[in-house]
Amino acid sequence: MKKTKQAQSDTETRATSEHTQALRLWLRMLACTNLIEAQIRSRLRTQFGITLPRFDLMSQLERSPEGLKMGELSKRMMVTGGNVTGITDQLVTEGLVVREDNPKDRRAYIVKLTPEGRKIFKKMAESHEKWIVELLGGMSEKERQQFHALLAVLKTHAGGVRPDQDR
Amino acid sequence: MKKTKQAQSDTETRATSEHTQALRLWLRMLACTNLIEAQIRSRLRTQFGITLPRFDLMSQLERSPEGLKMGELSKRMMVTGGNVTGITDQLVTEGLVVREDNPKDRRAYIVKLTPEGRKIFKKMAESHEKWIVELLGGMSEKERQQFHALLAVLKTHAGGVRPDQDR
DNA sequence: CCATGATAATTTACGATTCAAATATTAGAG
DNA sequence: CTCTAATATTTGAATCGTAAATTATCATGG
Repeated sequence: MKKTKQAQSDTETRATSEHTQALRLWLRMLACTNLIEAQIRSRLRTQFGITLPRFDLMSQLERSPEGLKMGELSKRMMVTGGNVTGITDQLVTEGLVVREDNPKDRRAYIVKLTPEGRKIFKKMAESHEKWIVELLGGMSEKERQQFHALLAVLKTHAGGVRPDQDR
Repeated sequence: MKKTKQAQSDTETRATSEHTQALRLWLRMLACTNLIEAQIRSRLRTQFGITLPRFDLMSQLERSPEGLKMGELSKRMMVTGGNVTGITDQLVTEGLVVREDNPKDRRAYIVKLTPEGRKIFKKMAESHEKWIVELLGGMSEKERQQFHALLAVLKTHAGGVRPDQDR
């Protein structure tokens, strides 16, 4: 694929170094994400007594004031339907969201934020955004733009790789 | 903090756009990581019948042939001690790792790969590395280097942010 | 109308994860 | 030596997450 001048760098060696480079890159990316995510989880818990998945679900609903079906939440949150059922149950118990019957299709509910849920979410979202700005604050504007562009490349490619099956 | 020439871009507006930029960046990063991680989990499960956490634990042990204490595993894997206990239990049941008594400190164990565990791990690691190369293959060599450097900046900063406590 | 297949959500069983509390051992001050 | 504090691990309860099976409803061809 690529030309190389060094005598040592035959296909074999190059492949290996490419491999460890990609692997290290992935491990670093994973570490960064986990680091930030752990901070967010911890702060949501100590300051608002909420978990990240519940916050995420509310966040989806806030963007869709007309409400969402369980299956739509599942797709958007990239988790299974069973999981959404559980998280929704708890938010309903806490009075932050409601399941409304859907007259068009009695198999499906419409899940919506309650007024209380919307009010509380707005407060949390404000803090959440500050935390993100703080945690990503080590990068300059330009670096963040570069980063965003690189992630777009990654997302497009990785998202296109077929699920499994192949060896 | 930064000067701006546009009349519209007062502090308020700029702050807001910086905020949503950082937020979008974070959401994209999270989505990418989850996408790749889900692929790896799925493939480890279908092709080797193992979970990602178990693979990770074995991976740590493979890098430390002399074995590791539970607490060291916990630190390196960035998970709680209780979690390590559970994952180790299962790997012990499967005969892939052993808990050895530590004569120096009877509170602590030394966890090691068994010969069988090491053999199996090597096979899995080989495939794992291929998958990573495949999934990150959308980026050029240069892009991967840039990405790695940007992650270093992020890791340093985010790792330095104090845990919680502050408003 | 009705049989069949697709779709929406839930349930069940299990693994992973966290936090907080409990247990066991070590280390150090007096 | 003994009390106390620190360290290493485990346990238990709660949440999150997946996959597979189940239930209820819809939609369509005959």
